Amino acid sequence: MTYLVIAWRRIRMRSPDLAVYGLRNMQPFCGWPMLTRISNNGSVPSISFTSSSIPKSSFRGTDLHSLNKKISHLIRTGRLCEAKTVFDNAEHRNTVTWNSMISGYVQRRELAKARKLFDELCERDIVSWNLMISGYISCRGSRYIEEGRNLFDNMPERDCVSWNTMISGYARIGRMDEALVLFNSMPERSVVSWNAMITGFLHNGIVEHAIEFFERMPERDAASLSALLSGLIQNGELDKASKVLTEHGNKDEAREDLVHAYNTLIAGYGQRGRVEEARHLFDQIPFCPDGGKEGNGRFERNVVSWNSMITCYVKARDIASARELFDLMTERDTFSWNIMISGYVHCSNVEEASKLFSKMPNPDTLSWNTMISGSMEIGSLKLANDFFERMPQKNLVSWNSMIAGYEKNEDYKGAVKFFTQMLLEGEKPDRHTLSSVLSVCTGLVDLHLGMQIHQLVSKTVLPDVPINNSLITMYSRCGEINQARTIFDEMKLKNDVISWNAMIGGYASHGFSEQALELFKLMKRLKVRPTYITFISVLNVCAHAGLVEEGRKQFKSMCSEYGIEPQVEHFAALVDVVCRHGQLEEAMDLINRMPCEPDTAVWGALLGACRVHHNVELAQVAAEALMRLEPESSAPYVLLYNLYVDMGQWDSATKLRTMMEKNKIIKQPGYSWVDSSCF
DNA sequence: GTAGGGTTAG
Repeated sequence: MTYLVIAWRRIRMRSPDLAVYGLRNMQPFCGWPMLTRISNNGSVPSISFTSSSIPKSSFRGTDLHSLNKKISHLIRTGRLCEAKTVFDNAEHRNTVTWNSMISGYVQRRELAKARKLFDELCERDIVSWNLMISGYISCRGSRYIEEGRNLFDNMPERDCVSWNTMISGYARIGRMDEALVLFNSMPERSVVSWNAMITGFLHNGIVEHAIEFFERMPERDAASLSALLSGLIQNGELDKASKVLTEHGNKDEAREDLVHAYNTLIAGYGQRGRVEEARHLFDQIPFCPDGGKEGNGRFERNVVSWNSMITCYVKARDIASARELFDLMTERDTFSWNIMISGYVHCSNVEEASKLFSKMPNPDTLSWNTMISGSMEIGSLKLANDFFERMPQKNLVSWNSMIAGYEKNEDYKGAVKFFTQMLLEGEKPDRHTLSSVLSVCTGLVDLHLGMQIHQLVSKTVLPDVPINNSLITMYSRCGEINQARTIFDEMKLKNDVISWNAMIGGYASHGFSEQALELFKLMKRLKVRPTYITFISVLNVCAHAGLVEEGRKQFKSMCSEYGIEPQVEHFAALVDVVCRHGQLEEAMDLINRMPCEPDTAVWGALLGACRVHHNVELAQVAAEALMRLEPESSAPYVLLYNLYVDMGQWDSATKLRTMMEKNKIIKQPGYSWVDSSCF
């Protein structure tokens, strides 16, 4: 696997930018074709270089308007490198040409490149300055905002956009005091300044100020009401949002945007599962089958209204109602199709999803990705592969879905294959990729690969809770329990039960009973609520450590204190606990009273204990049950035979051996609860 | 043809 990481490093060294954007944009780059050839197994789209097809002299003299139009079109369609080539080859440029290029880099967050152009540009206008400031603002760090502020303070003249950009910059990183100072000192405010303050307050949870500003603002535009409503909803103030809509929704000034506001609220109700109220709002919007085109200024349902309502039904798992609306729509967009397809993929009706997908006019990458994850959910790797191969444009989510799908379906080698291919094709893994690959390492019990991925994690992403959980699980499964504990101890946020389950489970499987129980106590003290998984580990620890009373106590506490319904795994552990204390009758009684069907672990625990405590009668019951559950397994025969031998019951032993031969049972080593040494 | 604030999905 070392070559995998080396490949990744090489890609990053050759072109850190292209490693991010990959083949999607097919930019010309000298190092790229070689890498593509390495990985070209037929699934990689062919590369077409457009740089050579652009005549160098195509933009001369007064044709600046066409040049600028061309560049902005290339940037809008994601072809930044092509735009740069056109820019470099142009004989004449004006400030708009430069600004467009700066804008392209700002949109991609490639600040160093944007700044280089900005510094090279002699005839800067106010837009150049505003663009560069917005570049720093969009990076949301305090270091960047200071640089943005520096430009703002030093620019020769400012317009309203400059002020608004700075205000929203402060608002986004929670520095509302500074936003307010700017707002109060700006010479002239626009409706955007007010809207920026309102969203700023709402992003920072200051609901009352947002409402106050909304009511105080001298004029409102299309965005004002929607900004307030969506912000209120994000703050969990759904009823307040509803009240605002009732109060302001009928005012003429907001009328043109009323659909927008209604749509926001419909989505808000949907998020909270309040489908009926959402439908009530939806029904209040006039429906004109011939109209509904956005921008006609009338208050009537548009495609987003339909999509939002369908989304509510999909979230509430009411696919029939969702489909009913979908079929009624006169004009659908990609979103409508995708949400309906994902609705079917989720109830797990991939067949119906496929039917819709095949009827869809222009499936986009998200549609293909939905079909991939749907196929994975029903365990069909072949179908997922088929979609993956056929899709015209793959993105990071496509790769992640394949890797996660292979991992979930326990085809770990397949997952590694896709991960390797992904790196070779220049797609940069994100935290989702790395988390899946760590689970792959756990599945393969491959510490070496796991450590390499850990290194990749350290270099590429800030480890979040799920990544740390995956690391803990990986290290503990690979036997490095101390390394797992180090990661656990270094986690600042310890409120996720999965982290605790991973660590306690790790201790449990390594037989560190004391540490497991200590951590379990600490977890409860920190008010992290244990789950049924926690109790499986805890009960197993009690069984292995022979802590009979503790085991009984924990089982009881799980049911009464935490209201967790015991599963067969808990009963298996409890039976084991009781058996280790030699109370076989009690164990048998427990098995008879179990609400679920006892499995091999339950009977295995009993049978193992029967041999230790020489209870032939119960051993026969347990062995028979095991033979029924797993007719091919030699384990119950072996154990029962050994017990007969221990007890000197030679006749029974011989009979059993004959039966075993008759049933063509072949002894297989490797059952942890079987001691076949004297067989 | 370039800059600032607002709805729906994984």
